[in-house]
Amino acid sequence: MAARATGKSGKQPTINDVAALAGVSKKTVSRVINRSEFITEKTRLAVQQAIETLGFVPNPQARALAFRRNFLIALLHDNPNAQTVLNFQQGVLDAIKDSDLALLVRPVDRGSGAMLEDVRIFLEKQRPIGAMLLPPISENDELAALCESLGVRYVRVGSALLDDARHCVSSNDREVVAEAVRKLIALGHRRIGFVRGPAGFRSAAEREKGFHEALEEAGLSLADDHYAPGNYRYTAGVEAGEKILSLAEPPTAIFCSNDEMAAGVMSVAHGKGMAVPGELSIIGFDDSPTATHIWPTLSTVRWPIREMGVRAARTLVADFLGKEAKLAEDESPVLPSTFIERQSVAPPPPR
Amino acid sequence: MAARATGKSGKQPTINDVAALAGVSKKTVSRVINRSEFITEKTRLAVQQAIETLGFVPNPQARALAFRRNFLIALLHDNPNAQTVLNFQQGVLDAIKDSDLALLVRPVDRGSGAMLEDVRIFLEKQRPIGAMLLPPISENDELAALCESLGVRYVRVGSALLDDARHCVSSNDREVVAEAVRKLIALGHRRIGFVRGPAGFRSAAEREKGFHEALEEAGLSLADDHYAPGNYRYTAGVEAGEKILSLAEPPTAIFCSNDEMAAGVMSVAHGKGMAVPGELSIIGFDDSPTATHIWPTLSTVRWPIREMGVRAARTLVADFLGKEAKLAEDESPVLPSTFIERQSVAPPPPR
DNA sequence: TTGTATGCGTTATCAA
DNA sequence: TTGATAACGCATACAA
Repeated sequence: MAARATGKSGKQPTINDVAALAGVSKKTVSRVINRSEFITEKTRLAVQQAIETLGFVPNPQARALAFRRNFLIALLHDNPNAQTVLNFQQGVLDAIKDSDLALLVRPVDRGSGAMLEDVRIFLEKQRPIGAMLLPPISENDELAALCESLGVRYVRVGSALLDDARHCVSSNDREVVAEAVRKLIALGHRRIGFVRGPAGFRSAAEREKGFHEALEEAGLSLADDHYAPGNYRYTAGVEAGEKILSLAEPPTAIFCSNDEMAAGVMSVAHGKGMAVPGELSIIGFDDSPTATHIWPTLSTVRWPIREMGVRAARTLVADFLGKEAKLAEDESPVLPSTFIERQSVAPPPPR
Repeated sequence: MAARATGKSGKQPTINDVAALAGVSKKTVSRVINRSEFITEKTRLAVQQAIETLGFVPNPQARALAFRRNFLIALLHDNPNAQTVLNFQQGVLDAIKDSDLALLVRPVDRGSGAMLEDVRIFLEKQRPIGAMLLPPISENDELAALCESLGVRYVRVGSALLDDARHCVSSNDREVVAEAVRKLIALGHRRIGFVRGPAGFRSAAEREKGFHEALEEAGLSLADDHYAPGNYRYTAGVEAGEKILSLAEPPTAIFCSNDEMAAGVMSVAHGKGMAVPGELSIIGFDDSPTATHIWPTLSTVRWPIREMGVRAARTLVADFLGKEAKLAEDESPVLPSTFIERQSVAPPPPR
């Protein structure tokens, strides 16, 4: 570890120390730090040199005060799925690792009427350069408008494009669900059940669309009693399973709009002595840890959530830094999900 | 929403606006904000009044610069368990909700040789008032020393007391594991297997101690081939299950040092056609979502992780604010875990 | 108990 | 292209 030279006393060196050592004004040092264009290569090098030898690191608090903006990006979420949030965080941190940005995490309560006001106060106080909105709150247009009005850049993460490309990172839920259901059909399944996500969630709607899309292509349709509503929680899966699997002629496969509900359906199947996948195939969505922890392991859709975190952060940073870190023109804001086959899917039993 | 009166122009009101309106100096306003003692109730009220009507919120960046300290608390972790981290975060946020603190999240890589240096740079830049260390990095004494030397308060979270009470929040893994194993013994189990956590983790050692404690009390001992090492991951549970359950005379119960490994053991049991809990009882640890998503549901130990988050944050805040927010004398830094009985435990099969 | 002058470390303004 | 000086919004030392 390089011995960090001290400025005057034993404190951290400041911009003044650098200026003195380099024989320039502190504004010039500031220009170097902020990559100003109007500076000769020679003075830049001299300043860089001084910065190096002093081990100078700009004080973020002072910069924040002067810039009227904190070098932070905020993650706003109200997500029931811990793994999703944490994977996303991980991606964000990958992306900002070498910048001088830090991550501020803020869970919000979409149930509370004060949510918007809470977020406003949070953003006004912390003044991050940008905010990332995870689903389901990413679907809230007022929230996006709030960020806009406060001068906080934002990126909305979702299951489909929710906004213009500059403000979006999304997956392609509809397409990949359709693909998964086509696989079931190709295996010979004709009676396929569906457990929906919560009303008002765009992801739930997208997955449902994909499901019907595949069915219709094959000239099939969803029987009323093969459908169950849900809320992305295990218990909803249990209720759905109890409803659908108690039928005289239950479906031979069920698509569940997330893994937790799929686990619920599977528990009911086990409880009823139905073999999975022998008598019942099950597909989930998320590729959460649950998908591999249950038995048999669950076929599901992997959401590229970590990559989405990287992309969201890069979008924010690109927007902030301007041309320097611009995303390539051809980088689509849609990151594809992939269907993952595991043990819970097999051909339907012979009649 | 109350119309927020503006100070001079359309900007946010500053301490100057408040001082002008209240007819006092800005230093007096500052005293009110920082709860100085030397102030008359009358002026305090006048200032409070002015703050209210202006909707004044102190600018955290300016405070940070003047205080040489950011009003943030940092969460440092390198935890494989997303749910744990997020629950802890939730607790922390509960605790700081009404303060003007915000949460900074920083995953670190304990595998990297640069971890300490990374953390140092992070803390020097962000200057949080305190840091919370989650296991396993909470067990790193150098990290604690680093915080100390940088003047950053810290709290270490663990499975047992790792430091003096001021710097600790812990559970009582040893005791509660012993309790759980005693239940197995009381049910009649005599051959009980054990799947250990990773070497070098204090939690793994504590749980192991508790396991042996209960066995010894009952005059039992752990057979060599009923033991398997592990690393807290599902795959380790699978390996352990394959080893232990392939024995001619396998144990009738297995204690796994966390839920993921328990899920792995359970999968193997299912695969071998062993009934759980009919032929094999299984106990896990963590009460993660997995515990209730698998079938049958898993008896496990609930770690009061969210409460630990609350406590950790309160400890930091108390330390920061001094007497005002002091923790009660009798608040122990040990928050008890509890054993939760679900479906995966039953008496052993008759011989 | 209150106010004045000054500092915190950086960026912005505008003239040179 | 550079530099002197004034913000940025608040806290501290010291005086009143």
